[in-house]
Order: sequence, then C-alpha cells, then structure tokens
Amino acid sequence: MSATTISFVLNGGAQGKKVSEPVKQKILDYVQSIGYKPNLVARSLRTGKSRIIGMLVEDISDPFFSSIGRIIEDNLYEHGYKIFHSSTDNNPARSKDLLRIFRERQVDGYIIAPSPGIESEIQHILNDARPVILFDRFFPGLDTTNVIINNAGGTYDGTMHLIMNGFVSIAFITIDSEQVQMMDRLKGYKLAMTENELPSLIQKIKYVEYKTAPGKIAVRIKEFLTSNDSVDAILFATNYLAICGLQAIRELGLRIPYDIGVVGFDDNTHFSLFTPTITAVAQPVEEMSKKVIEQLMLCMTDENTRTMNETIVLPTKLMIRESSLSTVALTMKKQI
Amino acid sequence: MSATTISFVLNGGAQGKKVSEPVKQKILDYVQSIGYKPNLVARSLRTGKSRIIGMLVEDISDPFFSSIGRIIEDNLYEHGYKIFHSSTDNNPARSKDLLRIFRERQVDGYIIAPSPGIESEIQHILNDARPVILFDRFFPGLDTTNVIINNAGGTYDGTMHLIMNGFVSIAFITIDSEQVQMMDRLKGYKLAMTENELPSLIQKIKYVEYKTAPGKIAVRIKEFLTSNDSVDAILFATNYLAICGLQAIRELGLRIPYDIGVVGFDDNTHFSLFTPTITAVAQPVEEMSKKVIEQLMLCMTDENTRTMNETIVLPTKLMIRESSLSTVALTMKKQI
DNA sequence: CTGAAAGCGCTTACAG
DNA sequence: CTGAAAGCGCTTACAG
Repeated sequence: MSATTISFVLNGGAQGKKVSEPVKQKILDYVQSIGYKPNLVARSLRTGKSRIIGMLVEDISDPFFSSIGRIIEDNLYEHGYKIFHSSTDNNPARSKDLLRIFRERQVDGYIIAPSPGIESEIQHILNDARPVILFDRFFPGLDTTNVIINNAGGTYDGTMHLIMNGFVSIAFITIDSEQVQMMDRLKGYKLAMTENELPSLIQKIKYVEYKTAPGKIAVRIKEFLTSNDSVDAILFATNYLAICGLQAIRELGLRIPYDIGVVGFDDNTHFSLFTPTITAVAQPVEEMSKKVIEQLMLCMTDENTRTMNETIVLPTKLMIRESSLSTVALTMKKQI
Repeated sequence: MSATTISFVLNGGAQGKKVSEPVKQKILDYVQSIGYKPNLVARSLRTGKSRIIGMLVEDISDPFFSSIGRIIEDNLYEHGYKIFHSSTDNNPARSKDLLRIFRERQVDGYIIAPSPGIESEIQHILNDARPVILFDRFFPGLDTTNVIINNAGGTYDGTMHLIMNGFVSIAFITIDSEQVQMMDRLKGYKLAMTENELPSLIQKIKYVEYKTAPGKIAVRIKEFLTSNDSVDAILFATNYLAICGLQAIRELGLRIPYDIGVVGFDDNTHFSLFTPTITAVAQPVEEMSKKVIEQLMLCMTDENTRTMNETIVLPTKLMIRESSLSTVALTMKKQI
C-alpha cells in the first residue's frame, strides 16, 4: 500500500481523489491497530501551514488577558488551531524577540496586544501578508485590523457619573504610557471635566514602578492624596491601579465614598464583594475575544482582508456600585 | 558555500568542527544582509526535538494557574523553550485530546495538572520515556515526578487556627472531587476536628455546578447556611468557593467574623482589601513553579530520572487576617 | 577546514 | 483507483 493512498484516506483525499471502500477500511483498521499518530511537524514542513497562532499579551497573569486568552484558546481549538501564548511585559525588545520566535516556528497568524515600539515588526508581518489582528491597543499608522474598546467613552462615562453624584475635585490616576488605549482613557476624563468646567488633576505612575508590588504603588498614591487633600474622588485608569489605590485609601483611613469617591477601569469579580462595593467601567471581554477570532478567521481565509485597515470599537459598560454614589455617602454622613 | 558550513557557523559547529574566521565572518554578514531566519519546523523534523513544552492546567484564567503559567513561561523562555498552554476544565476527554495533539506536535516534555481519568495516557508518556512533571495533583499509582503542596497541612492549620479562636461549629465547603489534592484538604480538616473532638460538617458542591457563575454557587452556600444555622465558621476548600461564599454571606447579611468566621484556601491579592480582611492558606506559587521547571530540566537532561517516582511537597502558609480572629469578633460585639 | 548526500515524515503533482 | 518520486528546510555522518 502506498503512502499516497494512506494519506488520501487519512486526510479525506485531495481534489476529488477517491479511495475504494474496502481499501479505505483496511487502512483505517491498520492505522488503528498500530496506534498511528501523524507527525504534524512533518506535515507543517511540507504544507507550510503550522495551524498554530502566536498570541502576544502584556501579561498572561493579568485577569483581563488571561480571560481573553482562555476564550480565544477555546475558540481556536474549535477551529483546529493551537496557540502560543506569550507575555511581553510591554517590553519592545522582548516583543521583538517573541515575534522572531513566532516567525521561526512558522505560526499561521498573530493576535497581538502590542507593546510600544514594534511598529516596524508589525509592518513586516503585513508586508508578508500574514494574518494579524491587534487588540486592546493598536498603531494608528498601520493598516491592521484592530479590535478595541471605547476607552475615551468609558472614562467619560465614569467621570460624568462621579460629577453627577456631586464630586467636584476628581483626580485621574494613570500610568505614564503613550499607548493609544491610555491616551484615550485620559482624553475621556479630560473631556468630561472640561465640559463641566472642572479642573483636571492627573497623576501618572511610572511604568517601571507600575510593574512592582502593589504596596509600592500604594505608597505613591498615598503621597499624591496627602499632598492633594482637596481631592474628593478618584478615577483609576487600570484594574491594578484601582487595587493599589484601594489599599492606599484603606491605609490612609479614608472612608469610601464619604471621604472619597472611587471608580475603577476594567471590572473584576471581586469589586462587588468589597465594602463598599466598587463602581467600575467593565470591558466586554467575551465580545472582544469573539471579534478577534472572527476577524482572524476572515484574514486566514480571505487574503485581501489582511492589510485592510479596520478598527472595531466595542462599547464599555459602567457597573454602578456603592463607591461612587452620593446617596451612599449621605447615609455614611448621617451615621457619623 | 555549502549548507554544512553555514549550519556549523549558525549553530556553533558540532563536535569540534571548526570553521575558519574569514569564512565565518563572511557567512554571518551574508545571513545578516538577507535577513535569514531559520525554519524551526524543518529543524524539529530533522532533530526530533521541538523545544516546545506542553502544559495542561485546569483553567488558565484561574489566577493560581495563570500566575504559575506566567512564571513557568518566563523560565522556559530563559532555557530556550516555548510553551503550549491549554485548559482542560478537568474534563478527561478534552485532556486526552490535548495530550494527543501535544504528541502529534512532538512536544519535548509535559507539565500537567491532571484531570481525573487520564492515568493510562500519562502512563503512555512514561512508557515512551518522555519527560513529564505533574503538579498541584497527581496519581499515586504512577511513577511520575510530582510537585504539590501540603494540602492536608494547609487545611489542618486553617482549622486549628479557627478552633484556637473559639469557633466550634466549623463547616468545610468543598467540591465533590475525588482528586488527591481535594481529598487531602478534606483530610486535614477532619483531622483537626477529630483531634479536638468536634463534629465535622462537610458540604460538597457538585463540580458541574462549580463551573457555573458565582451567583449560582452562592445560592447553594446560602441554602447550606440557612439549614445549618449553628455553623459559626467556614473553611473554604478553594479560592473560587471562598469568593462565592463571601457573596453568600454578604447576601445573608451575616457579619464576619462576629456571626461567622472565614478562612479561604489559596490566597489572592484582594483578600487583604476586603472588609474585614480575609484569612487564607497561601500556596507557594513561585517555589512551585521553580520546582516544576527544575524537575523538568532534570528529566530533560537525565533520562534515568524520567520514571523515578518522586513527590515534592511544598509547605503552605497561613495568612492570618481579620475574618478568623476572636479579638475582631469581640470588638464587633462591643460595637453592636 | 569544507562539501556532497542522505534522510526526518509528510503531501501532492504526475503517470499509469 | 493506485503508486513512484520529488521536495519542504534543515542537520549530520561521511568522505575528501
């Protein structure tokens, strides 16, 4: 029996080639009996397809990225793909290295939440007409398909919500990142403040510091609050900042929302269990993952879509809880 | 110039083969100029080594597994390995499928937090003398290298701590899993209760239910607490159960630790921000990851260690916070 | 020190 | 309907 026939049987036969039933059955039985497992490495070398997708995120241990990672993994699995998951720590050198490794391993497509400074590497991928989807952030100068959330809308909503609840000295605590998602979050906050003729008060934590223990960042936030004691509410630009900020607020003995109102960006399962519960701008994790897969699969099948510049913007949802409500603050006041 | 010479230059030359400096330099320059990138798929096919490790966990979006995943990814990267990360949902069929895929892709080694029912698949890997490390749980009948924590010790400590703080009707809320890590947690609890002549009270949540939304599990826990109103403390067997349990306790309007003491198993960053702060048995995530890598690398280099039965047991650490302290309960009592 | 050649395990045009 | 043969891009014994 020839390799050709066997290959046709196992792979369902190429272009109308048929194998007779008896032969087919015999091969199937034999394959079963010896427990044959195809060598996918050899197949990849021959076909040029690896059926592996390379995925780059900032940090796979971040709940946002690990939830998305999980959903994408499940979806790709359905499509017969496996995934290489790597964390860049937002470091350009590491990102480049990982992208090189992905390429050397012949991944079929890329899903990337890009670090700064890797525009030209992404451009290389586009030049090779390989499928690539950026998500969470993107480079406005590149013709990629991007799946993001409405960051400015999210912070705008959060800020407006605080304003409507009577807070007037609202600080925005963020990181010193020039990346588009962070810039947009800043924009939304500023817009709401300006529209209401309130002065903006922005505190940026250095990214190197941001990558350290929560305690250290809490120290920075405490310093900020101590030297700006008129602040009556804070909008945190990331989930991690909110956690560190809550620690700072606790250590300073401030009462939420009576002494200080709080809104976080990026919701998490625990915010509804804090006392008081914490208001947050939720990101549509599920929809985002689905859109990423949908767009990637489109690029995989239709070569023309690969360098088509498109940015899909998904809405955020403000999860209103106690930490930002004037009524809750009022009740607390009465109790004191 | 022959492929042999080029290969020697790029891979540092095999077994004492030397390439003259001028030739070497010329090749290096040329390779640089055309931007040559090796095809690692071809190399894998030829050498039989993929430099890929397959990792199977229950759920990569679980903070415990994603933290370990991150550390292991970083460590393997240092060693020149990449990782396939997959979630099994503790489902045997899915686990088997993923293991088959790993094999077809010729992974060099396996890191597995096994689901039930895959003993024979793991045995196959051992028979092939492939490096495999089990962690978090293991199969007592197999000659694998296992890295686990002292589960029984952890729950014993947690239970003893509650008893020493005056709690007498301590319930253990767990899942209906027969896996070794869960059985050991149960054992530690029972031992502490028996030693102190206290009656055990165990509530098992069905695994299918466990995989649903926190709200549904909270309902189960509320039912349990309502029909067992003498319970004065709970030890939760997993992090997720603790979160759901805290929701249940909140919804019932019970005050921690005055009405009910709480200890969780598996610490998380947020427990120190809850009101009151939550006591938990912390797992040594960093050490565990390092041990896994260390043992895997040992198996990779030394074939003899691959089927050596060894179980490395790491200690847990009780993080004592407010939710379990009699002094805190006392203070609350005075305030009421 | 350098090169010609075989072979890893597949797939697939081509011939019969 | 079936088979012989080439080739994917490497590595590595072997010969010179």
